[in-house]
Amino acid sequence: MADRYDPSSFESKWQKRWKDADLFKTREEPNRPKFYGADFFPYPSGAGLSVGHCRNYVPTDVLCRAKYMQGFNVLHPMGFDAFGLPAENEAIKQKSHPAPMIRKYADNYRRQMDLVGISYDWSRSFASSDPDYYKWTQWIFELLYKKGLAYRKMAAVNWDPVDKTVLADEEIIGGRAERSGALVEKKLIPQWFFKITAYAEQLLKDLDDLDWPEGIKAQQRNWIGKSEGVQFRMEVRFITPEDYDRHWGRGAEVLKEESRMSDELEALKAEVLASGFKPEADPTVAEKALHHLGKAEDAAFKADRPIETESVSHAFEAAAVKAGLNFNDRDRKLSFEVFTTRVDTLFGMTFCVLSPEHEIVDRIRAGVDPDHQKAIDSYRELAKQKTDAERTADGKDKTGVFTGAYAMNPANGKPVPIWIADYVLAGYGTGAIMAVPAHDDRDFAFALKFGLDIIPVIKPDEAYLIGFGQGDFSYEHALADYLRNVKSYQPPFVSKDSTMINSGEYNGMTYEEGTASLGRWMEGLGIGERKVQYKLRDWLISRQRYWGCPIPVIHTKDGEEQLVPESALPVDLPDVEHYEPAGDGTSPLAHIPEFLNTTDLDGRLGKRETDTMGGFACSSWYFLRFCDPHNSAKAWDIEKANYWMPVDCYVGGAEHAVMHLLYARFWTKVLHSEGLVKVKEPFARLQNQGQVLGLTPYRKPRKGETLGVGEDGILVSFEGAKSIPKEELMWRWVRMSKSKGNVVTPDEMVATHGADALRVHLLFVAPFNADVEWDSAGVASAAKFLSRVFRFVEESKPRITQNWRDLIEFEPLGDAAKAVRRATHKTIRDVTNDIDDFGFNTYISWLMKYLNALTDIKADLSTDRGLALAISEAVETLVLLLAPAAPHSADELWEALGKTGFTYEANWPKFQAELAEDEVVNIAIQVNGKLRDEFQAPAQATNADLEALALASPKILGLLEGLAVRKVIVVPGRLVNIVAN
RNA sequence: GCCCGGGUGGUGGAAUGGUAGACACAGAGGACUUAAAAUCCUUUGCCCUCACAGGCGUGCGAGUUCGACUCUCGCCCCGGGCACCA
Repeated sequence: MADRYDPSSFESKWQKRWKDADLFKTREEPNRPKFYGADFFPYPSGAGLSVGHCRNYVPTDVLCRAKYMQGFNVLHPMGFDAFGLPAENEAIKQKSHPAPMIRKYADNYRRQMDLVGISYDWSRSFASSDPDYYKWTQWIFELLYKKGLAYRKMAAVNWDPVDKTVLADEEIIGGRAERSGALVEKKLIPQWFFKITAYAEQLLKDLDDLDWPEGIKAQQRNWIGKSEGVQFRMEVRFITPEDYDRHWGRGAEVLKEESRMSDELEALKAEVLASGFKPEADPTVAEKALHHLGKAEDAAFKADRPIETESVSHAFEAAAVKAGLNFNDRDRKLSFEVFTTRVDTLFGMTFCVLSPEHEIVDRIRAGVDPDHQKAIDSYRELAKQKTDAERTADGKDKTGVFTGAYAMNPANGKPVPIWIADYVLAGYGTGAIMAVPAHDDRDFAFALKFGLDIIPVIKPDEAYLIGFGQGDFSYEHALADYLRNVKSYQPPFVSKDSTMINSGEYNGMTYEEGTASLGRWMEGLGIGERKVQYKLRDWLISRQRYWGCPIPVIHTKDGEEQLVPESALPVDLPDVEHYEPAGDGTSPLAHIPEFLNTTDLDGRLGKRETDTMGGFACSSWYFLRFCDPHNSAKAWDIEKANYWMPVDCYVGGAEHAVMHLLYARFWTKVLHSEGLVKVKEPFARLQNQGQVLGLTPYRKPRKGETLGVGEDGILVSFEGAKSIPKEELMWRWVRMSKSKGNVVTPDEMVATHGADALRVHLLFVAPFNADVEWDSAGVASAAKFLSRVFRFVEESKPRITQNWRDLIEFEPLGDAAKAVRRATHKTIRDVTNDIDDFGFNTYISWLMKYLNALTDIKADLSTDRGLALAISEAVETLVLLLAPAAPHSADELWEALGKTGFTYEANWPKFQAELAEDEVVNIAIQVNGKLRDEFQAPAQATNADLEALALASPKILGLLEGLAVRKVIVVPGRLVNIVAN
């Protein structure tokens, strides 16, 4: 064997032997625990793998190899996320068909993965575009459909004018399509959705138990966006601004309407009973109705406030509607609902806002004068023309118009003007808000711009108010300041550490008390209820594109939807020459008559659904297929899935924090509820690798040049950089990608330094989750380390005893031998822990340190038999501990040591705690916490011994002169701290 | 604005509240060599000093503690995510 690391002489040899021995074929042996390790399903790009991909695959490989050596059945699969936009776009550019192209790219990926020695079980591999696979994607679609979790509706969707398709919310960044960079437009077409919102609460709650990076969990929580609040009804009033000013304007007394209260109530009661309402028909509803009625009645008589009158009609109406009564439309007041998380600020509502798209706007429009109608029309027209991107691009500059109508604030019976403005989103909550400008930034900005009232109704606690009054601070001063300022320029006070003011009987309550009381009060009156809202929207899966999984639905003549029967699955994606997107919102499949025209279940002519599923559908269950990839009768065998699931360790980039990881969790939960898999969560543990950045040349922009998103220069080629003047050239660290021209491939690294050197470097260069600025010099230094291993093994070989294990217990060991065994077992312990903890950089450094210790031994091996045995153990241990990181080298060394088989099949070295224990330890002496001296002591020395030894140190005695020792702290095995003054 | 990460030598980075800088890279000096490469040895946080001994040091400022890179509070800076979500 060589005395240095010479990869070209053995790496491909071992790769061939592994393949011939079918070494990485998944074992399912009884008696072994299971370990499922997986990397994110990659899209095989034409650029091939970069060293950045390897930073994902190599560490997972280390973990899986170590787990196998440690006695696990290991499932370590790899497949290809082949369907989807990137593949289709690439194929269009190349004027080829995506299918053969993707096959070629996948083959190249596989070749590269083999080149760096990743231990995938290729017998389980597949691509999401294989009919054997997407048949079952369609099957799951049908399952979702049958459960009411897949549906089609007209929707204003995100339309990408470049890729000519609809995109999911998650695929849009700052109003632009993530992939094409085009400004996204709104378009109204029928679309397929998965009802992920039905699982919002579970998706949120189950995050707590996952061993995932906190950052990713936080992002998912944020995306799901749960907020708890109150939803309540506001009645519309058509009064003229003149009347409003007269009765409710600044300074005017609140109008009371108590006179009509009782009559109206009686009349309503009579009407409901006359229309055939029977309390016993539906006890729950009836009870509730009567409860509402009674409570409202009482409250109305007692409180002497107009609000109660309205509430009674609300309560009655709501109850009656719920009871299924035909309530006379004449009496139904025009009203809308708002959602708020700050019902404690209700008394501070000075206006309310509807989104321009709110359905009630038409009816409000009908009741106002022509001038206001015109204003409403032109504002809505404006809003319609604006894309989401433009709305956002306009930033915080608020726009809106007054509708001319008013709504009743249920708290004080005071009407407030109704505005429409696009800062209220149609898609969230009820699309309408109560506006409290004193305590909400957006309402505040809006009120300032349009001169609306600002009434503070909560005051900050004292801690917050300090900072207002400078000089002679007093609480009253500060509060006065705050109240003054909130009306002019100060940003509003929005904290929940507050006390209610200007709120009638609620004055003095905290946020919690006020929220609870007002919530109860509204529920009692039936005008509102406590409610939970989520930001999460349903998952849009339709794509008007060719290269995706067809949706297995037939539209009948009558406009009905039918599922394609399971026996007829898969609905094959037709093999055609032209598949470019049409650009008018229809799928290319709609222009292929042989595909489009079919017969429905009743034998009549029907048309196939022509949208395909977005790629994220395909990647939402592949980890289940890996458990049973060749099953032609079922998507998977339940027992097999239950054996392997969950994925014990899932590794990939943080860019999939919300999309893939949320969708896959959703599908798993649905499949769980169908009893198809026992786990509720697919990925028990998640790890995100850091990115690999390449040094990339840019130059300063010249006049008239526009910069790319997030860039501060114009990208130039490496060749071009040579001819650019130094002062114009800018070097930046940018994520490796084909388009940046900064990709370093594993191929070139393997060719120049070797696969194991590349692997070791990737592990060692930085913590697993940290970004790395790529420098190939590091690979050379990893190769140097491997050479030192080869040299050490080569030099030790003559002294090695094969059966050291049988002899070492009977051989008296000298200090040198004991030290070697100590190093060996400490290293076994630390390496094993670090691999489990994803501490791959320290894993390698322990091995380096271990090797340094072993090569430092000066003692004569030929005379010290115990040492020779300890070295025999050490050499073997070193090779085995190195094996997951540098498997080719390890097998080469293993063979050179006269061992048979592969290191992969050898047992992981066993840690023996008693051998790792130090006999002599270094003890530091501190005086008042400062290091002053140190000494050696036996490990078993008592605290009293250590204290005595420390106090006897001449240096310490000198330092303590003239001081009284107050206290001595002893940390066994570590230090003695003497407190003296 | 909000939510996550993170700030330690020239560089990448190590450190269960217990001797900061492990392990590397780069640098300096040396050995081997006709020479170079490769390899090996020594050295390397900063200041002061011939040296010994000191002093200062983990973004900044406080605090808790016998003792803080580590815990608490308040800031600053860098990276990422979300962003008019009521």
